[in-house]
Amino acid sequence: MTTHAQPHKSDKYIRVDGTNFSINQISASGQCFRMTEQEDGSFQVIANGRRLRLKQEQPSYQTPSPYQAQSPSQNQPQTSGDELSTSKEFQKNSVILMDCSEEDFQTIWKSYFDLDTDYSRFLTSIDPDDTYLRSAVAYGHGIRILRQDLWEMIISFIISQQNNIRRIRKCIETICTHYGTKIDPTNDTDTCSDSFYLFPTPEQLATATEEEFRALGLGYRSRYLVETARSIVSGEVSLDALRQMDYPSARAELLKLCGVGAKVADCICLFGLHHLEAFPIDTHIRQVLTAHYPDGFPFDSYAGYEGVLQQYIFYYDLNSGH
DNA sequence: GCCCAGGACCTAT
DNA sequence: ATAGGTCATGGG
Repeated sequence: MTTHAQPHKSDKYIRVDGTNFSINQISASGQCFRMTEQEDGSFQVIANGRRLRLKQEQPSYQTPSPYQAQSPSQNQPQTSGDELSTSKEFQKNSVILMDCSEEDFQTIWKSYFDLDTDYSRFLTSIDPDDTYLRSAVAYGHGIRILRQDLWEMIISFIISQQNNIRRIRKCIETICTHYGTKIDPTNDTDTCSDSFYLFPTPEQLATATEEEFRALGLGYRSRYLVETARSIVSGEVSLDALRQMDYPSARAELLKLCGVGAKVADCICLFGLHHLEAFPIDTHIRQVLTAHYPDGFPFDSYAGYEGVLQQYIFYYDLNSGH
């Protein structure tokens, strides 16, 4: 029973314009943890109560053999050398293939991937004299801020603290398989219909004890998870209320949760509530700010989408080696 | 063995 | 208010 290896039938896929949209970059940008690259170079993401398979068609001159097994040097930038000119070519020619219906794309995934937002206006708004920011933005031009589930972001970024991305993914997958709903795809002629697990609901996660979490390797964050699940299930903090709040109110409300400090609250606001003005400052960002912006980062120049720039910077600092 | 990873909590001042 | 110590786990 082969689970992968065969190229998917192209008639199952819908085609989507990939302007300023790189699955590779989004997957490696540290904002989502359940988007994974497959052996054949395609990706899958589990979100919105289902699994989506997708892949990106590169311009033919860059990838001569599309189905050749690519070396899993996962964070290879699509642009080589200095980016500004080549990235434009890449944007124009890129197409995303998604294995969903046109209706699911319109009602679910279009919003999830934030395809209604024009990211070119972010890219072109950068101060020409800010060479660092220009390089960062050019390097990560395919990044978008996904519209992910609020509850999943709360738990994911509590786990993220003082942790590395590989282990964050592992921890999240562990709690999904232990507490989330198992989905067995009803076989629809696809060879890739292995089962998967949804992210656990607050009620599902609240059944766990701190000892169970510790036994699963979640470490000192186990208490935070128990306390936070309890706070949400009890209604002490309301997810629906959070969704109605503006950024300052939501941030203040999130700080009531155990294990949520300033940085994690900003990540939740940015990735779970799509408050693009949230600017999470972690160890990487802090180092960049002190090294490249000794007189302060020009927040006022980018009011309303500071968080988008933060994500370009984070990805650039994490993956470019600069 | 040490240091770091998308930090936050607890306690003492 | 703010500074320092502590917290699990895994990989380099």
